[in-house]
Amino acid sequence: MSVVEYSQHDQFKSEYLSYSDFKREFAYKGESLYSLIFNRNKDKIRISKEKFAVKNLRKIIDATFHLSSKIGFQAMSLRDLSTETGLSMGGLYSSISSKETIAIMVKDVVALVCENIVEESRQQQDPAIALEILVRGYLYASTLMHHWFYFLYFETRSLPPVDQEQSKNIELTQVEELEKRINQLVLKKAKLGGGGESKDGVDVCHKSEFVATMALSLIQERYLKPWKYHQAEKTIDDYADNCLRLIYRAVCVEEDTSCSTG
Amino acid sequence: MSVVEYSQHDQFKSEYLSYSDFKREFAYKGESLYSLIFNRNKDKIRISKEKFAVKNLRKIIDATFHLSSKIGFQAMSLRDLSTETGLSMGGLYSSISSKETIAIMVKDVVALVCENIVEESRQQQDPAIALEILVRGYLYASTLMHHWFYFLYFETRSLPPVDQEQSKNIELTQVEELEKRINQLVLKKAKLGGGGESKDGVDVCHKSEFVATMALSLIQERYLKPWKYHQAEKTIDDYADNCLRLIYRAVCVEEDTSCSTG
DNA sequence: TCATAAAAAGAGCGAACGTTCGCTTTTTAT
DNA sequence: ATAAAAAGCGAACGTTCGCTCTTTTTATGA
Repeated sequence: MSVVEYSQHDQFKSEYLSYSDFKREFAYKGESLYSLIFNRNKDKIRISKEKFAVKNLRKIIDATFHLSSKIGFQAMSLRDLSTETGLSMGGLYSSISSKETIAIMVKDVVALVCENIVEESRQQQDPAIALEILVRGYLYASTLMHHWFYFLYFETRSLPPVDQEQSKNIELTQVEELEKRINQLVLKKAKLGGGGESKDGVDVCHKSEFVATMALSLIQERYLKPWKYHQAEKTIDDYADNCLRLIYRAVCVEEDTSCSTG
Repeated sequence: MSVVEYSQHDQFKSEYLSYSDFKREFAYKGESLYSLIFNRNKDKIRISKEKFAVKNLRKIIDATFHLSSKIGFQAMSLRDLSTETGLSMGGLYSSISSKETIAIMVKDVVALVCENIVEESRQQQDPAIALEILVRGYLYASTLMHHWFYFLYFETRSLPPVDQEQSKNIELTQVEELEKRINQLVLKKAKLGGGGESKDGVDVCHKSEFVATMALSLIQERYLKPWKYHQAEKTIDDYADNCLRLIYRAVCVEEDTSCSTG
């Protein structure tokens, strides 16, 4: 399964990673997103007809994002949710099996989206391209699914222990993958004998671990502060550019040269 | 009121900003911290003798951090809190006037600590020193009061609207202050005609706004991911160094030269 | 030492919680 | 058109919530 169709291009170009293209190819949106949720959670959903389930799941999840972004998931009662969705108490419980089911479904979707990005990145040999897929992929996906990522970050503690663990692993994998690719960039530079790596015998570059941490922080910053980026879609390409530029600067690798690899 | 005694030194030196020194001079710790909370919240506390109030407040706040870091503040019941503190329901309510009082008290302390750091920074003319006070101040303070900062970040939505607003303003002030100082650094460099600010007529430096955002993200990263930095105290000086170095690198200002100002 | 005041205790309150279940309405298939 | 199946409804359940209030215990000082 492919989030966007990077892999069919031999010569990777940045233009394929613009937000508008990513958005067009993104699979997890609209009807098909809730259809996917329905099919992955049939055992927890009493409704059997997809048509009805999809309609209700969309209502329920949207309302959950709306309410819990204001007061938190725990503080949101199912009566609040009933009012917001227009469904009765019984109606709610035909689409979910418990309140916490909602949070688990959100976690599953975010995990799936993130796994896809990592897969896409791993298919690339060139660390520069792989890194760009990771950074832009996370940024673009978390912009498109802003509420989902935001919810999971703040409501991880509302999940059962097992799911909490899985939620933390998503982030762990992200930062590990970033670090791996950044490290490859640095090693490549060292082989080519690029300048800037030492000064009085001291390495003036930042460690890959620190840079990866910084990168992920910047990515998360974007979806964690909704009041700051309410026009997020319009500026997300620039933001991604800035993130990548800063990563290269931090490890003392010139971005322009590093991208020109076969 | 002064967090650390920077201002009495004419010639500012980085060594005064080590974590161990900061820790020693830090006012908000131990008995005096809870004494401060008691005195600022007398109207909400039924107990009149400071001795008893301080003892209970410490128990209550510590237990709140412990419980709500696992399941969240909303999910933590006062009976949980009663068990964890060893106090009865009545005992709890002689030290607090409601559950949300606890969250408000935490917010007040964090706000106070942050205001102090900003004040310290504002007393400095040199933007390099002011910036260092901000970055190290936030990092060191949030390491010393890790649970407090962590709690406020995740439980802001559990606060009444007015306090929620104030909590957001803390962060807003932090990033504004950072941006102001970073911008001063860039302007100073431009005046001196320092190199690196253009390439084919294009500015290759990052905007102050972006760099300030990055800086705050890095600072918050530290206290938001406790599972990552359980040995935080031992490496916090290095982390602060890295943050500052990255800020300078991002705005294309050499750290070494920029600090040698009268 | 004992009177007095403060602190701690914990049973109890009404309200609100998540969840269930018998019933009604709508959709689907014949 | 009509019977069967599915979806939707909302009152009611038992539990737990935040909080109060009277009683008991502890600390204080003449």
